[in-house]
Amino acid sequence: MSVHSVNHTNIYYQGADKILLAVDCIIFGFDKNLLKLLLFKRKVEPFKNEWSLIGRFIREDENINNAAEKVLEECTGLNDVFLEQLFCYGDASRDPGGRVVSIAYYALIRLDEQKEQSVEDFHAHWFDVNEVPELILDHNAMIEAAFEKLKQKARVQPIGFELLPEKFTIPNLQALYESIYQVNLDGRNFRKKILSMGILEKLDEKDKTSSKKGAYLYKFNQEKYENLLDKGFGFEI
Amino acid sequence: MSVHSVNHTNIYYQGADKILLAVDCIIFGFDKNLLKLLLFKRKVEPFKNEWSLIGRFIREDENINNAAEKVLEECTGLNDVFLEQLFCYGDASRDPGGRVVSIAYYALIRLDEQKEQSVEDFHAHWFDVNEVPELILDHNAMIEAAFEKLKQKARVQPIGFELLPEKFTIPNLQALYESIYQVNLDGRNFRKKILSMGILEKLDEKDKTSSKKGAYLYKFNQEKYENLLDKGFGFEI
DNA sequence: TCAAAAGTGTTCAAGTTACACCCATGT
DNA sequence: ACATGGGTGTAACTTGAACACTTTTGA
Repeated sequence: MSVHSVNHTNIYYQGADKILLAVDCIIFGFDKNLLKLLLFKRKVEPFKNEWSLIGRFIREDENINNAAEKVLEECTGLNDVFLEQLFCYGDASRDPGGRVVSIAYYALIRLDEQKEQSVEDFHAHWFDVNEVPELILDHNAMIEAAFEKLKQKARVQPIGFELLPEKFTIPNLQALYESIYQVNLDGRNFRKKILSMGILEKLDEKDKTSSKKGAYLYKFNQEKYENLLDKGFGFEI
Repeated sequence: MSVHSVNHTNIYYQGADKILLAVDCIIFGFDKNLLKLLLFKRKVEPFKNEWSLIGRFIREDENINNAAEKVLEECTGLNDVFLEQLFCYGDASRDPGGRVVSIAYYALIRLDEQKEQSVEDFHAHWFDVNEVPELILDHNAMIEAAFEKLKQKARVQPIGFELLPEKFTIPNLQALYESIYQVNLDGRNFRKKILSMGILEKLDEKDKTSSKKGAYLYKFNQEKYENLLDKGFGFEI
């Protein structure tokens, strides 16, 4: 990997310890009204073939955010998706394979856009968020933290839409929030609240995959949302 | 510094780049009803003698949290204070002195407990949060992020008390929240709300430093707070 | 006696929660 | 014709916001 390194002079900071730095990605998806996580069979020792998050070491010349974006793109084929730093895990003994500090990122992706191919290449599998297997190192803790963060953030920012296809029904959206908050919501109140914000655009199209009557499809309208933000509106659900 | 290094074998991860890792601490205090930040004159090149956060490199054998605790203790004489990881800054070019990834921590300390001595030894100064000078590297951005986080977190967790002396008055507490949220609050509503939570203990003692009449002192009651948490109570202000 | 901060209740508007029935349609 | 999920309104309650005067006491 070090063939990529820029030769930083480091004339000032000689003598300080250098440490292996990694990124690990917690990847959320939403499918068949269930919240999912993408996990991988680890390809290297130690812990080869055990379930784990996907990640790799950061190169010396690489922004940490770019490293996370590249990891995500390599394993899902997607770029330009929601990806945010979560937390930095740095206990000296967290990895018996060596002293590695890991920066965890979490991503929200649209499962319908994802390339099946990439998932298979990486021996990956989508797990229900409530059926995550035992993972290597502190990866289960990372997932816990990411899920907590998602719960908090989804309440005050319209990031739920990052997990849905461009067109979705109100019952889809409700099921998404139910699986994020792990509660049941009242259909009438939910609909009233989300529609009253004025950030959804109703289409003249119905989705009949889950009922005979069919449910109207909606789109999230980013411009309307940003206009409202400017006027001091605060998303909350 | 590397005299402290454990000789990690790293038999698995050879070939990956190693990177300098640092911690930087954003230290909040509250004095004379103003929210303050502790800043330092940098002692090393590059940027020697410019204002900066306090920080140092992480050693190979050191938990990142411990490193932050030690930095805080060295410069304030305090341990066992509120200290939490904020964010990891890792653009490849953020520091012209070398490739350094920095993990920012923010701390809330009680100014009345702080040892004056330590502050002077470190050429430190307490700045009003609205009068922060230009700092080196991305330290101004770190402070912005920490202040944002404080605003969010103070709303839903009783961390404000970490900034106040053990005994404080309701007007003190109100002034603290006013300087965190940067707004004026209604005295009656504030008092009503905070007292109705049942987490403050009224003492038979008055503080007369800021008025002739004097204001009753209160203490935060951690046990009551935890009992309420168990019952599903949510702090919010 | 007066200046300066501490302390105290009520009203109104807005938002949240709870709750039950009809609709449309494919089988 | 019936089973299935989609869609609709109202009333009770809770919460947050606005607002003015009295109390205490050191100087």
